Amino acid sequence: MKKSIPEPAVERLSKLYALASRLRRGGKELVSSAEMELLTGIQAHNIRKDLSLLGPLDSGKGGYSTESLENLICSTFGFDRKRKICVAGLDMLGMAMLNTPDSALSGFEIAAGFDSNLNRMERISTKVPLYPLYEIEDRVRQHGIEFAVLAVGYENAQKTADRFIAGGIKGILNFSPVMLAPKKSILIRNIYLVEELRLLSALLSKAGAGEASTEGLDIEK
Amino acid sequence: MKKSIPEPAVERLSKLYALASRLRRGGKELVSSAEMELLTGIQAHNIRKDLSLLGPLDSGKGGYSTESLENLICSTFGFDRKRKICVAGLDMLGMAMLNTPDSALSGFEIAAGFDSNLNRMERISTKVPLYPLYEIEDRVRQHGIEFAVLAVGYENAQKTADRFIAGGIKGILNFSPVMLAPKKSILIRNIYLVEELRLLSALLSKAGAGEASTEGLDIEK
DNA sequence: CCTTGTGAACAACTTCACAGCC
DNA sequence: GGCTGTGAAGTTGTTCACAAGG
Repeated sequence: MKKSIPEPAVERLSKLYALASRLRRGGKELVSSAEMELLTGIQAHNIRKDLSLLGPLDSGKGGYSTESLENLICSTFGFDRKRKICVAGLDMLGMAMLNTPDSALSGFEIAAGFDSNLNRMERISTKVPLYPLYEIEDRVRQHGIEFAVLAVGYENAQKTADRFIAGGIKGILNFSPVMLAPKKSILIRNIYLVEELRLLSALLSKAGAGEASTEGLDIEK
Repeated sequence: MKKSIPEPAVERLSKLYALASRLRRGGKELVSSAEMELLTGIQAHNIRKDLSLLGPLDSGKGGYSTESLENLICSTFGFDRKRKICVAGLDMLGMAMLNTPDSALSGFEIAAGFDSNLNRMERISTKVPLYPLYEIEDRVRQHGIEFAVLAVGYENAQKTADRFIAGGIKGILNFSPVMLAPKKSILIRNIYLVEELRLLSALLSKAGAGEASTEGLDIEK
């Protein structure tokens, strides 16, 4: 049934989903692949090819229906299914996640926060239940949490990740400045901020001045 | 002169640089491609191929010299050149960047912070000079800032990005929840947190249970 | 032996070009 | 005429396999 969509296509489609959703909410009913190229940087060729992998959808005269676009991608990837996530490490980066308004988190619900510092946790006012790190394994199971945002410091990163894995987490978004040893059983995305800057440097010095941007964007992502 | 290194290789090498640097500081003098595969998830094949693009380097009996590895990648990409960066948007995410300790920012110096809220800026204690957003263009030039971390809200994102571009910025690391219209003159990397979660969802539902992690990552000791 | 380094074989993804439809 | 959808062609990146060197 599934035609196995290549991973780069998954990334692009995920971006297009966000775009289509925003356009539809903004009242736009139709959008062409060329318009989307302008808005995202993803080439129109590529957009049409990616969409053709998903199956047919409503394309009227002026392009695709934003609504059917949104729906098709949504149902292909199960974005309608709400998933529970949690945040570990409640210093500034973690708190930024914890305070993300629900409206911006569409499709996700923050079900727990974890930190090593019990005093700090008492001072935080939030609707999300907070627990010490050592309860991760139990709490993940208890709440049925699927993804973790890892924003703890250097010292705790690997240990905390191991706790999540032991608890049966399905994916980790890692912001800690530590290379997590890759595991085959779960998905890991690493966002290492300083590395991103270094990558910009590398691209700059490699490419010289006149070079394209590294990525389309989403509204991004 | 440059053999034009493919972009995926640039990403991997950038990661290997961080690894080599850490290993060397930890006292390790030699490292084999197989060891690096374990630590990063990048395949040994691939590591050797990538390194072969850079030119020859000291490889003793037990693998590569961490020092020469670090130096070679460093000089290839100009990581020794210090670059000035700035942060726009000083709510929690921006403050997290602003408070990153210098030691973790090796190679970069935060030369300015920008925010729209003057009251908030007065309450922030930091060694970094802070300015209102409308001074971006001048201040970027004045300080010779090359990269911007964009952490402003939805409303200000595109306008702020345009100011940076007008000021001659070379790259933007965009954390704002807005798809920046891509420009060919500068490098843009977008890190949209919610999109990253959605991508995890998509990969999960596409791949089903037993699938590899999306990326190698680093480790640590 | 263990390593690296690399051309050659392979696979993956992207771009093209054009047929078909609105 | 502008738009989508898609096989076919082309490009890019990855994996293999093995020669060479400590």
